Amino acid sequence: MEVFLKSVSALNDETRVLILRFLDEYGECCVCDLQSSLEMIQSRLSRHLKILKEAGFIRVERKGTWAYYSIRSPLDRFRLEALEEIRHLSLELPPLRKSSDKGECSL
Amino acid sequence: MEVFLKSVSALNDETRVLILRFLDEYGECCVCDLQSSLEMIQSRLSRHLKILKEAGFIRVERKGTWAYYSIRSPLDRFRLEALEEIRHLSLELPPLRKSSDKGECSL
DNA sequence: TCAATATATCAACATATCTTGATATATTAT
DNA sequence: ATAATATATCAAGATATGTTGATATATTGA
Repeated sequence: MEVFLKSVSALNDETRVLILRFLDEYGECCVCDLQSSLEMIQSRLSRHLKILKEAGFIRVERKGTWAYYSIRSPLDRFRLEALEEIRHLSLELPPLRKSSDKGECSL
Repeated sequence: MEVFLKSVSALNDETRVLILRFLDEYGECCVCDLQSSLEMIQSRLSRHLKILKEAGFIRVERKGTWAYYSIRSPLDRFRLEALEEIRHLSLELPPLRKSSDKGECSL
């Protein structure tokens, strides 16, 4: 029950659904990429990424000070179906701003 | 997004997960059956049943003063997968107490 | 070591959700 | 019409969750 509710409550937020959809669309991103792309302040993103990670939806790979987040793979049936559902939502997905590549990550 | 979040937030509660599992296991029940079986006060049940209904998981059929709730059918893929997930949770399912049949519904 | 940068966590406040007991509504039987 | 019963809704309080700005931690480079 705990694990199920953790998954479900992770999905129960518009911000986190957007983050999932964004990572699903564009692949691995570091926090500052997400900041510039989604126009969210860092503490807010960090919080939601942690929740999504602990719910088993995403993984993080650290490279130096950067933290690269991506959809975890493989996903179990339920999480996969949730992701599929999210994929078909008509939400406005902002374009990817890869500030990490260009060393212009100064947010 | 709204519809998705409505489904998800309906799932995001231990009480409602139990109600879903219960209806899935035992089929159609009226509110007083649920009261006596799940040992919950009536206003609490009524609230959660409403949320589950509005989220598309259950339906209600009125017969006189009784309201019979059951899992809605057909369910879409996501809701069905959620139900399947719930089916495999190891939760303590109390036995069915069909007080409605015997006219002993006096809670 | 020190400064700069990326990320994580904390504290305070605002908002949402759950629980309970009280009340309202609706149907049935007398 | 009145009483009894089943269900729904409301109000108030308690708990959980989200947002923000400030601070902490950790890594890199000078």
